[in-house]
Amino acid sequence: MASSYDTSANSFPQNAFGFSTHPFMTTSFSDLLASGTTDDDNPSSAVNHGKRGGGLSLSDRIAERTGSGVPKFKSLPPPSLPISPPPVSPSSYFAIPPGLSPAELLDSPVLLNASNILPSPTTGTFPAQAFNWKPSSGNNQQNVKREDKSYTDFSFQTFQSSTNANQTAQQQAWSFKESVKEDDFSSGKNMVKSEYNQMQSFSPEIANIQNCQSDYTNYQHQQSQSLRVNRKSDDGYNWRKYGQKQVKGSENPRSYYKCTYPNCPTKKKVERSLDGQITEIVYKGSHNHPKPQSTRRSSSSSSSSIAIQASSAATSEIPDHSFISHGSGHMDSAATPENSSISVGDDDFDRGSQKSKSGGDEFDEDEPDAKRWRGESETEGISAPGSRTVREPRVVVQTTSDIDILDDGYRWRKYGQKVVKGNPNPR
DNA sequence: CACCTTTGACCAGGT
DNA sequence: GACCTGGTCAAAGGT
Repeated sequence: MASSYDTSANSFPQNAFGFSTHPFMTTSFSDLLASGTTDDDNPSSAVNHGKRGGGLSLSDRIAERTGSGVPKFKSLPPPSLPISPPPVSPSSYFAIPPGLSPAELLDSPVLLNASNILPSPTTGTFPAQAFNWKPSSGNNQQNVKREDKSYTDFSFQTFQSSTNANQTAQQQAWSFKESVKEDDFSSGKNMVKSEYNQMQSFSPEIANIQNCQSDYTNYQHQQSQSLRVNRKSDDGYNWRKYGQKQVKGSENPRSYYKCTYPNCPTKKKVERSLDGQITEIVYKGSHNHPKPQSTRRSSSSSSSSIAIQASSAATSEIPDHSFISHGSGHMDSAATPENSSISVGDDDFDRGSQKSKSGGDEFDEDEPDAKRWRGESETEGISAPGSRTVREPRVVVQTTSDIDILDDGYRWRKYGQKVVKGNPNPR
């Protein structure tokens, strides 16, 4: 496992971890996010796209529309996440690098509108926390106001955001955990570490981290112990597997789960590699009930996180979104090229209140589109055989909205139209 | 006994 | 309209 992820072996010469390691980082985060429709599966190419024709980035467009710099990301993460927060989070080892602009990240569709005070579906971080959590980053918090975009810094930030999530973000936390629970934690551990090491090789700021390396090792050990005890943990909800399929184009079997809570429409798909590692998780819908307080799966969840999750779920301000987590290690969600697809619900930002009215019950069962969850993840490229190397996790917001998302910075090709039974509107 | 997983069949959307 | 594919169902078996 770890060997397949050898950072020195360049099966992905430029970007085994998305663009976090890309030596030629010349684009802004927003631009990267906006650039990735056609090449979502190709981190390198996504990176290389760079700015498109000098147009506004997605985040810029969002800012224009919403009147704020922060997209109104109405989606919620899967309301529950298996959190076994390490006494020492890996995120605490990393300082926000100088030159990192929080506004840049907040502009990203992967982060929530601060007004929602909801964890990002991708990073799981609360906006305020995402950049202020770090006690040792005081200097950096000042520095982040600079708009000086060091792309080395940016690439570092990519990694950092993922590690933040392990600390504060439920979504990210569960993804991280999900990714490693089936296997030995060593897989995830190694991945985090390998990426960490890789970062060291090019990011000057990483030097600050080195002082914490021993603590980091402790963290890994603690994480390992935690996961051994809580192997079954996932997001704290109870799931029942109702199907498994072999999906074409991927050798990984896909499992289908339903939340066992009565009338809860939430489902998830989990795709695992042959070695048991989770390569993709897709949530469909969201829970219309609080997270079970005491389940065998969430024994180590942090109580504070549970409270947040439960309230989030209970308020039903939950759009019909799903989340995809890719990869099998930690969440590197905020900045991977693949994550650009998160912005799929651009228009939804403006419709958040609308959809919220229908509550969490407005789910796939009632939607003709629900039959397929697809569209959210053209991920064969990632999980395809031969690319089995552990990749950076991916979180994608899936929307089942029928609205056209044409002004989201992506290009869409209509490939068919059909009248669907039970739906007066042609699809 | 309750709950979960497995697995082949079935259904419906997409091409 | 046939075929392919993904998603779901449900019986059987396991824990």
